[in-house]
Amino acid sequence: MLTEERHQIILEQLKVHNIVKLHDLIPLTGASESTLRRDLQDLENCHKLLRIHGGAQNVISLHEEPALSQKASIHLDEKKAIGRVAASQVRNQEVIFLDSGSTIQFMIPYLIEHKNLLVITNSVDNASMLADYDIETFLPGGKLKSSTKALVGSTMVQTLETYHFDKCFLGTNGFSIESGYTTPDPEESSIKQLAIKQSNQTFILSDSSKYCQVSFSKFADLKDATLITNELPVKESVLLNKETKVMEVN
Amino acid sequence: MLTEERHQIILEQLKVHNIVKLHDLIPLTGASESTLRRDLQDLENCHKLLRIHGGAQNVISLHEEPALSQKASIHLDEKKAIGRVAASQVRNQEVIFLDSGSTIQFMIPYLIEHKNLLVITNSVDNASMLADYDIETFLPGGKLKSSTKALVGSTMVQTLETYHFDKCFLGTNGFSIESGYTTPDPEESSIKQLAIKQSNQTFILSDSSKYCQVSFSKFADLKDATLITNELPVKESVLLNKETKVMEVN
DNA sequence: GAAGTTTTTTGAAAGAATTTGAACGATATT
DNA sequence: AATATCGTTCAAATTCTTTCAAAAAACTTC
Repeated sequence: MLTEERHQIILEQLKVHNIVKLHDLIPLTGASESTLRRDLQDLENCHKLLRIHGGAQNVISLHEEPALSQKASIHLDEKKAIGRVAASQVRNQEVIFLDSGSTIQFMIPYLIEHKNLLVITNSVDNASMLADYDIETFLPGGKLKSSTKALVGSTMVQTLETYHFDKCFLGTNGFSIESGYTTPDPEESSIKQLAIKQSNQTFILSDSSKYCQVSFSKFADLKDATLITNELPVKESVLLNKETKVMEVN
Repeated sequence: MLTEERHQIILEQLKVHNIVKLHDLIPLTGASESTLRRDLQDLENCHKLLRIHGGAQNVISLHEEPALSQKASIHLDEKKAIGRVAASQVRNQEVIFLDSGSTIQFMIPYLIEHKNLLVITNSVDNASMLADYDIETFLPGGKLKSSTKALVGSTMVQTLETYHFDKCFLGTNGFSIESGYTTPDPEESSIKQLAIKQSNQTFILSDSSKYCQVSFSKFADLKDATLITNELPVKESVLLNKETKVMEVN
């Protein structure tokens, strides 16, 4: 059995069981304990799995989103800068859609500079913050998704279809040249797609850590939106620029 | 069984039951008492749960205290007691409407005991808390009122007209024999009226400090609802009882 | 193409580190 | 006071890392 074959078996087991014991791999591969330990180490080095005592664990499945609180605390300064630039794209009297997502939230403090704004959002957290800043806000109805505190579902879709936005601002869980913009939850994905359709202009906010990340459900091509992000690796930036509008934040 | 597997089982049980007894975990995992104690300790150290005597509990108490502003914290124990009694009126599988208002919020922690609940609320703050407790929640659309973070307006009215609730739980700014239940904002008042109309049963939660307070807009007569409150002055209580159902909380 | 050499991969062994279950006194609950 | 639960300690069992030599593969040289 080749090394590659064993690696494949291990990853396959992980896909199915989320956790795999080292001793269970011995009969499955016919290899010795030592060899399998080395395999696990190799796979951990390229972030394909996480070793735990007695075996290995999936690094994080595509469907599982990290909890909002953990996600929110990292990349704080970048997000503030991105939020400031995004807010600067808004004009007085406009109607804008704000997606759920921690990065979007950083726009809100900068929005008070604009007068007579009307904000539509599907995020309960955003709504609460918008109320604190006394910005006129409307929530379309929907089912509350507890993990992200976003509203989703058919009611939301039906409502959005009757609206039209000057601009919409969306978050993303990943973007890449091949796969475009992606997010784990198909339901949230279709809300994003609809928001884009109903908007004159689309902005997607993302810190550069999301680059080359691919999640389950694609909601837009790179060319469909203006990406607002902090600096990307130089050569990648060139590549991206052929496909889409990018605003880099310093 | 690996440590990580046990941890997953424990957290899964907590998601479902919100409380888990240590002894129930022994057959579920096949591990010894000692091992499970260590597991609970580990999980508590990374804030995944809260240990309690005999087992563990979901960690969510964070939101209970700080969400409330100055005046909200005065009658804290009363409100908790009122919330507990109100929640005890709910049955499994019911559809209930929760109003905005700080007293209502105290119901939410006690709602986790009920299974397959569907909660409709017009309060963004309630929604956020309900999501934390992983209770199925639906928000009708509406304009966000920044002072109370409640949703109001014609969209809300239209949506509510198509719903029907087993029970609704409302807050009030004042109640008296002559004027019934009153609140300052006519828009919120009409939402409350509609919620009552669409419900089989109406409960109004109020600490006794609201007695004899009269606000601008009346939304119900005393006889239209069951009042859940802490103890009233005795003679008043007698008077009230002729008009309406009162549940006193001690 | 064969024999020899180097490199890589493999399995086994030894000692270190971790995990586990049981015991026991301390603490909390009734 | 009686019962149940808790934290601590300790020895046994399991797993991990490191090391080393044998086997396999790749590469040289003739």
